[in-house]
Amino acid sequence: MTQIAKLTHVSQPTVSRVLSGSASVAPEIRERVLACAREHHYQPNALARGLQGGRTRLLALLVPDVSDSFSAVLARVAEEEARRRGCGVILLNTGRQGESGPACLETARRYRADGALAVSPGGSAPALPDGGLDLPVVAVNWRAAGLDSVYVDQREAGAMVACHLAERGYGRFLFVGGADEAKCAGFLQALAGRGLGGRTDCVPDGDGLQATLDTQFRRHSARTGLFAANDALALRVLSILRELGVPTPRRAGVVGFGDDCMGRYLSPRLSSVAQPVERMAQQAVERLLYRVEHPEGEGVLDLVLPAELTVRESA
Amino acid sequence: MTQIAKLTHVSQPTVSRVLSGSASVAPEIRERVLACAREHHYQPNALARGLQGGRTRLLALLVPDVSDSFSAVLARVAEEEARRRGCGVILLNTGRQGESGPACLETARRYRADGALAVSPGGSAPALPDGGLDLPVVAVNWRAAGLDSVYVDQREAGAMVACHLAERGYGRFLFVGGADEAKCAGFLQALAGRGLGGRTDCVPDGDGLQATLDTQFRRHSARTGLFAANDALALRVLSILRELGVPTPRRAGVVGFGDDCMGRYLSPRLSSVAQPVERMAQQAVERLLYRVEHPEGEGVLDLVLPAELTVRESA
DNA sequence: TTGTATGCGTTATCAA
DNA sequence: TTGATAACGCATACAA
Repeated sequence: MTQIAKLTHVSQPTVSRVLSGSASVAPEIRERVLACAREHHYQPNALARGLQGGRTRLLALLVPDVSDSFSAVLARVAEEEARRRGCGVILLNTGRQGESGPACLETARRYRADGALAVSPGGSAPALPDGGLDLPVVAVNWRAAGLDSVYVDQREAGAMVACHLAERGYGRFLFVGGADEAKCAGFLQALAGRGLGGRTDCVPDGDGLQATLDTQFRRHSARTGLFAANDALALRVLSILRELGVPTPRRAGVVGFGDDCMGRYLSPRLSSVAQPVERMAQQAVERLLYRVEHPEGEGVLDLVLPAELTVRESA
Repeated sequence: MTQIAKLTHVSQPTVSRVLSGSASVAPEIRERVLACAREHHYQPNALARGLQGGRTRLLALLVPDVSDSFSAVLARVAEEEARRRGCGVILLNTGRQGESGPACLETARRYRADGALAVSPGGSAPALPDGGLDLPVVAVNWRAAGLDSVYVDQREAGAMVACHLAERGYGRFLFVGGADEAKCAGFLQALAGRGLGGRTDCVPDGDGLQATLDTQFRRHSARTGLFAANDALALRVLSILRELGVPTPRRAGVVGFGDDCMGRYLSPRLSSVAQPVERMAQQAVERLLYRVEHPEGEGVLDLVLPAELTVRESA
C-alpha cells in the first residue's frame, strides 16, 4: 500500500480506504489507485489484516483423518464454502484416536483462526481440550454439549436399519463395529422394541472378524441381517460372506453406513445409510461464520439432519 | 509478550528471546518467563511472526478436489508431515478442471504462504497461472516443466499394465478414460511395441460407456483386457461387464489405477496400479521446505517414484 | 474527502 | 546479557 501510495501521490491510508472500500474516496483518486493496484498485482496481506483487526478470516478444520471419505467430502465442501465467503481453511488431522488434537488446536491458535469446525474421532468422543475453548467451534457429525452441533442422529439411523432388516424378514441381527457407537445402540434398541432383543449380537471389527462370522453362521441357521459401522467394513463383510459361502442377500443381508464406497457398482449392490455431508458442511460453515460475527450470540445450535437409507441389493 | 514482560519485570524483547530461543538469557529470568508463559497458556502469534520475518510457516495445498482419494491421502500425509515440521497447511480446492485455480492462488498469496504443493487437475494440465510463480511450488503427481516435481511415470504404469494383460493372454485391449492421459499413451505404445497396435481401442468415460462396451464385446470375440483410468471407473466397468454377462477375468480382464477403492474386497478382487502416495507427500513436503529455506537453490527436482501393479483376480 | 499519527505482536538492530 | 527503538502491512481515530 505504501508503494501504491507513493506511485499515485496519495497517503497510504487513502489507498487502504480505496482497496477495502471502508470510506468514500474521490472518484479520480479511486480509479488511479485501483489501476495502480491491478497493474502491480497487489494482494492484501492477510497477516497484517489479521494482526490489526481482530479477524483473520482463517477457519480451522479439525478432522481425525481427512483421508476417510466423510472427512474428505466435508473438507472439500467446507473449504469451497469458506472461500466463497472470503475465508481460508487450515487443515488439521487430529488422529484417529484424537491423539494429535492438542497439537492441532495449538496450531489453530497460533494462526489465530477465527473459529473451528470439529469432527470427532469415533463420531462421539470430544478430541477437544479440557478447558473451555477460546474460539467458536462448531461440532460436525456429533453432538457436543454446549457447542453448536450439526449432525445426523446415528441412533435413529441404527433404528432405521433395524426396521428395514426386520421388515425384510431377517430373524437374526448382527452389528459389526464398535459396541459403543450410537448407531449400534439405536440398532439394538429398535430390535428390542420389536421383541427381537434376544436375537441380536454385536461383533467387533478386527482380524478375528472372519472367524467370528463363521461361528455365528454355523451356530445359527436363521436369515441374518448385518449392519456394518461403515461402508469399508461392509465391503469386508461381504467379502467374508462370499468366502464362507453364505449367499447374500438370501441368507445374510448387509447394510453399510456412509454410502461412500461406490456401493452402487458392487455385486451385490450395497445398501447403505447415506448422510447429507454437503449440507452438513455448508450449515456448519454458515453457523461458524455467524458465530464469528456475533461473538455474544446466545443459544446453541442443535441441528439434526436426516440420514437416508439407500436400499439396493445387499439387503 | 508485553503482558508476560510486565508480570516478570523484564522487557518485551527479552521475553521474545526466551520464547524463541534466539539469544541467551540469564537462567533465572528464562525460568521466570517460561513459567509465566506456561501459566498463561501463551501461544505465539503466527501472524505477527509472519509479518515481521519473511516466513509464515504456512504451506498451501492446491488439489483439484480433496475428496478424491489420491488427494485425500496426500492431504493427510502432507499435513502431518508439515505440522511435524512446524508448518500449517491451508487447503485449497482448485476444481476438477482447475477452474478455481486462480482464486486459490490469490488466497494462498494473501496469507503469504511460504510455498505450495500443487496437484494438477487431470494429472497433467497445469492449473497454475501464466506468469511465473512468486513462491516455491512443488508439483505432485505430474511433471511440471521448470518446477520441482514428484510423481509416478504414468506412461510406464500404462506400459506395465499392457504387458501384464498381454502376458495373461488377452488378445484385444481397451483403455477406458481420457485418450489424452499419459497412462493411455503408455498403454497403447507398449501394445504397439509388441505388435498388438491394431487390436487396441480407447473408450471415453461417460454415460455412453455401457453401450460402447456392449458394442465392443458384440463386435469382437477375443478375450479383452481393459485398463481403467482410475479405480472408481474400474468398478463401473466391472459392474457393466456383469450386466452384459461378460465373465471376468475369463473373457474380460480389468485393471484399475490408484488401488484405492477397497479393491481387495471386491468380487472379483480388483487388480490395480498402486501409487506410493505417502512417499510422494513426504518427499514433496521435504523438498518444498528445502526450497523455502534455500530460495536461491538451483536445479530442479525430478523425482520419479515407481508404481506397482497389484495383481488380484480381475486380470 | 484527505492526511497524520498510532497500534496490532513479533523479531532485529543497535547501545548500554 | 539486557533494554530502547524501529519495522513488518494494514486499519482506525482524529484532525484538517
